[in-house]
Amino acid sequence: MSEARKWVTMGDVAARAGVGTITVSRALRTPGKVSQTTLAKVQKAVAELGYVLDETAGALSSQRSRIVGALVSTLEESVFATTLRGLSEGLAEGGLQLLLSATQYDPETEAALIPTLLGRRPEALVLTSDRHTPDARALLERAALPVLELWDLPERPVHVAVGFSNRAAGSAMTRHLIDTGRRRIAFVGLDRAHDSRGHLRLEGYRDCLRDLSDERVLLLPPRRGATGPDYGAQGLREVLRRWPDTQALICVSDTLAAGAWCEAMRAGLSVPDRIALTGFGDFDMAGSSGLALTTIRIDGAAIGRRAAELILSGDMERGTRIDLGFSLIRRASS
Amino acid sequence: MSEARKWVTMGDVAARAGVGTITVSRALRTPGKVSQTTLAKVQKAVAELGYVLDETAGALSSQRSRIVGALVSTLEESVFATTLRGLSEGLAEGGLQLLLSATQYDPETEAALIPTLLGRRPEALVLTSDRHTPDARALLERAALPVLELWDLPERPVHVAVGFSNRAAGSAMTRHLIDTGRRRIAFVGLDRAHDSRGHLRLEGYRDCLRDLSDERVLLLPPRRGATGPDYGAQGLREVLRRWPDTQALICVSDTLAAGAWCEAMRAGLSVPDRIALTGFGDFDMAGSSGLALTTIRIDGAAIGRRAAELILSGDMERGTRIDLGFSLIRRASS
DNA sequence: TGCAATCATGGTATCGATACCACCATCTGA
DNA sequence: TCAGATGGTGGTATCGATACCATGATTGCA
Repeated sequence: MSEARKWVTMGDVAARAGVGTITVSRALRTPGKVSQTTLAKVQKAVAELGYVLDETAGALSSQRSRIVGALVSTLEESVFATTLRGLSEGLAEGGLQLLLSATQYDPETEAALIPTLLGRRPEALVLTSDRHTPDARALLERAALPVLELWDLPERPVHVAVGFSNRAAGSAMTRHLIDTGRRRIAFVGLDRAHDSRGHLRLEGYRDCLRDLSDERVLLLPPRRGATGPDYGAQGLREVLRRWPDTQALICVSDTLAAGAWCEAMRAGLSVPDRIALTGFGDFDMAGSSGLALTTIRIDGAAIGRRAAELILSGDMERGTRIDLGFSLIRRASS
Repeated sequence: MSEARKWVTMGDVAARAGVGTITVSRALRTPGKVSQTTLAKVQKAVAELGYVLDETAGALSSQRSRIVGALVSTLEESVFATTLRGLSEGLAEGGLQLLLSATQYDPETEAALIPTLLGRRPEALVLTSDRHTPDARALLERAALPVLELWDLPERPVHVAVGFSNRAAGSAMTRHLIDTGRRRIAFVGLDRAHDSRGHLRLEGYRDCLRDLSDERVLLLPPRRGATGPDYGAQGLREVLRRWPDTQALICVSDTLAAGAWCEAMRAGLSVPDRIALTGFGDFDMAGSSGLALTTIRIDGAAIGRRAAELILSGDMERGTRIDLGFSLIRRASS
């Protein structure tokens, strides 16, 4: 691979087509502005040379990078993947590309990645991470681009937020269990310092339980190499050990709920008669062909598409928070 | 958001620090090449102005974009996510960023996306998609960059391939079932025209079964909105209807196997006594806290890291195929 | 002490495209 | 017939950084 071939330039194409470089540029960017005959000549030369327009140079001279930076918490949970699909498809219609990085749920990593994204002079920055260090926040506020925070509705967004209320979702689930006659309801989550979303769902649970019943909250310390189902299984065991008469278990995510569900099967506990289980996210396995899990569904693709629309229209009032809501899907597990 | 703030330039920083622009460039790129005092002055000015180096301009003048393009089949299956993490972490050490697009398993989409990636003049292109149109292949072969194909070992790679043999994996799983006494073994997959991987696993199954037993292959037509578990559940039902005495079912992926597993539970069929189930991918739910599924594990992160190493070292012989293998994880489902 | 080597720094050309302005040919309408 | 509008095309400056070469200051060693 060391044969250092060179990239063809617009000048090469222009020479071959017998026109000026600017005409080549127009033929490729705004084909309507050149005559049919020149357009054909240019296209022929482009095809023969295998030319691909150099966006790097284009970005510099036009001062438009046609790039949108995205910083997600992780790629390994499917929740963000649908958002990215919606976002990326929406942006593609406007000729924008996604430059992607993952923070692994660490605000320090996020703070380190933001400058690397800004270095590409993106036209907007999309974040699905929920917490920023003071430095990062300052950098975002000074930067000359729109910042969109997704999957959450922070009190004080940097610019614009598109998401839903995790707290309301936590309440809605708790309310559902109360409405179906449960009173001794536990909550299991992870004790991750920077996972504000899980904590917000917990707050929702607390809001709803107030005065009705006692709290049964279990926050598990993260362990290296452990997966969602591991925590879920462990969570169910510990909850039933500490509060044996628990009737329902709200899990902070579907993967935890799935682990709890499997653990219940193994222990011979009937779901939902002995214990009801709920999750969050409506992942594939939660469907009726799978575990039939009661859960909260977020339309991740819609969040992404909405963000793309906002970016393309440029219509962003500072401080806007767009609530796309959620839906509670009741299935056999409750 | 319409307050059109301007980006700070290196010239602004240089003026503020009282040095030349080139010195600012050196202070940021190769801090060892400037004196302590100027370095401090520059860093102070950078901090005060909130300057972020413009990589767009840098790419043009240095003829190094510091970008690697990646084209994955989908972001919505966790298998590629770990590869992307390994790749992105590895590249970050060399100061390279990932520009990502998803083909949605469609070679036409891939062909359309390749030029948009090449437009950024990436230093390498990574593909996890397995099939290219003739046009796309021609473009890749002419382009002046290394092309890495991941997750597979094509007969004739464009340049370099890093992956494993899906065919061998299909054989290994079939062999495992035979070795544990099963003879009437079925295979269920999806009838997706462009999913060469699934077909390769099926070939492996056929290789191994030859002469020993009859083939029981079910390829389900894709339906809009259907999920892996849906196909798995349907697959188990149809297989048992057509071949009631089937002893083991090899599913083309874990999500299918999970659906089959749940369907077996619902139908009261004991796994593995009445029917053994196997998957592919070792996703979270396959672990012992979850479904305890016998499956094939691929070290996706290792594939990504290896690709990153190759890119950073530049040490790529044309035609190289690197086989990172797989491991068969036996769990309770077989 | 003197000369070469090294270090720190700056000036200027350059990367490959696009913006802006200028130009020419053709067309329109009085 | 000619002024003015229009459509198609090209020349040149420019975007913001880095490469290359040149310069002056400092150091090392005989």
